[in-house]
Amino acid sequence: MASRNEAKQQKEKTSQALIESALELCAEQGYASLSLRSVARKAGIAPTSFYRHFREIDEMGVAMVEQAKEALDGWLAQARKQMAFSGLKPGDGSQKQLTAIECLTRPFVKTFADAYRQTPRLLHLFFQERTGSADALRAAIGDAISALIQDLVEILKRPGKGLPCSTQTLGLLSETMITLVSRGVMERFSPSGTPQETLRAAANLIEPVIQPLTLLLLGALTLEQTKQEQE
Amino acid sequence: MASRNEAKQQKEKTSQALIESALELCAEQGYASLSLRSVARKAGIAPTSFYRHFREIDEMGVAMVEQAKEALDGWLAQARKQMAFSGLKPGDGSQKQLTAIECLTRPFVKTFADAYRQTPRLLHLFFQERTGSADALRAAIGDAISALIQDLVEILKRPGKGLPCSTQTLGLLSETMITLVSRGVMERFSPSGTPQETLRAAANLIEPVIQPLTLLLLGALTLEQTKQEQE
DNA sequence: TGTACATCAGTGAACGCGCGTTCACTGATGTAC
DNA sequence: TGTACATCAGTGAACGCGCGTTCACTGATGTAC
Repeated sequence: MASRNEAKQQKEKTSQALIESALELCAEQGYASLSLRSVARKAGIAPTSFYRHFREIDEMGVAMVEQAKEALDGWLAQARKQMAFSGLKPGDGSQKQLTAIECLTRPFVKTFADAYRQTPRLLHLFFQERTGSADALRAAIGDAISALIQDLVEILKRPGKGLPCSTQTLGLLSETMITLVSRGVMERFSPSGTPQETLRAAANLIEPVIQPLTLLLLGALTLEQTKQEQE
Repeated sequence: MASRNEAKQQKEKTSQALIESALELCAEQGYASLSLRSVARKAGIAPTSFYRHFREIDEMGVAMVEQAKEALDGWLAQARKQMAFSGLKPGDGSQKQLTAIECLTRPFVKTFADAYRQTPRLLHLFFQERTGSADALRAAIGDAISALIQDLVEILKRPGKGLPCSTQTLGLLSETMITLVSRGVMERFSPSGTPQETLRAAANLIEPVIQPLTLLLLGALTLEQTKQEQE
């Protein structure tokens, strides 16, 4: 029975080797150029052995998307712990608003950069294929992003820590916030990036992504105040 | 001599047929899956004839990017005519600010939707391959986007019609505005879209894209006021 | 404890196919004189 | 006007290659009795 488990673990190890080989090849040539044979070759197994793990290349692709989803869930779990918008009294100056906004945006972007540092190629694949040509992947990614946006809405809704905006506005904000952080990653991804280049890319991502997020949230707050004035 | 020109026109026609065939195939399977033979086949010429027009597939790709660039230049030329931020007096209510912002965002997004309606597949290719794996394309697209952002900064700088923000902020705004409109396109693109589906997609793009742009610009104005208060 | 059978990750040979590229050729058109 | 030559878009045969997939096989491990 113990050996049975060992066998299963061995299989899992090979599957993961296939996925990691595929990630390397994706970074170089893109997902659409993956071939079953090249992935197997890089993983050190015979082409035919690929079929012991996945029925076709896109099944592996979907498995990769699932791993990306896990990484992103971990990201939001971390972000949730750190993001907190300390409420404002009406009449608080704009400077106070900016400080309060930064307590949301900075942890949000910082923890995202942490996640990117850990699995850069996985996240690049995830966002690149969001609008790619592989139907199965696009569908899986679309579902995952919808879930992420919903999770982010819940974070921004938390009483005492969230933003004083309508649910509808929070949905718009969440979607745009995800768009802007993912854009930050795509812009800086280097296909041949060494680990230390990736570290630098992740660090360099933070401030430039915080800036548009700040304007976005400041705009949302200003709009909310306008609504209240009208009432 | 007349016939000489006719011959050149004929060649140009075939080149364009290759590009249009390639655009169809791109929409279905993505740029990375293009093959010289499939493009030639769809255009109705022999595979070897492809070489009379382009040295390799990526040279055609770069030509496609150049056409996309022309379409986008046309877009900003139109947008420039219509965008105008009617200046605000200090103390003007937020509602007036929103109205003024809309005079920038609506023409900006509306003319973009017009451009998308005319060449949806070209623009989808342009933004998809912005972070794709073909080096030559990524480089050409990167240059084109930098130029677009600069053009947009100039539009937003125009005295009497632009935004009262620092050049640095205008750069950030321009970049983010391009990111958000392109995201709108990528989200709604349908590979197999009939012409009328494309019309609907272009129309459906306008309001949802205006919303985040509004928050962004409102945030920028609010920030600018904060700076002035501090002086 | 020993023996017969089942499971299953990994293998290597073989297949037919579409690919990029080369080559020498055709035939229409333009140019020189 | 006529004749010889140049240009060049388009062609079809041929090449070697990597691909996805099938098949029957191996050998290690687990299970039944």
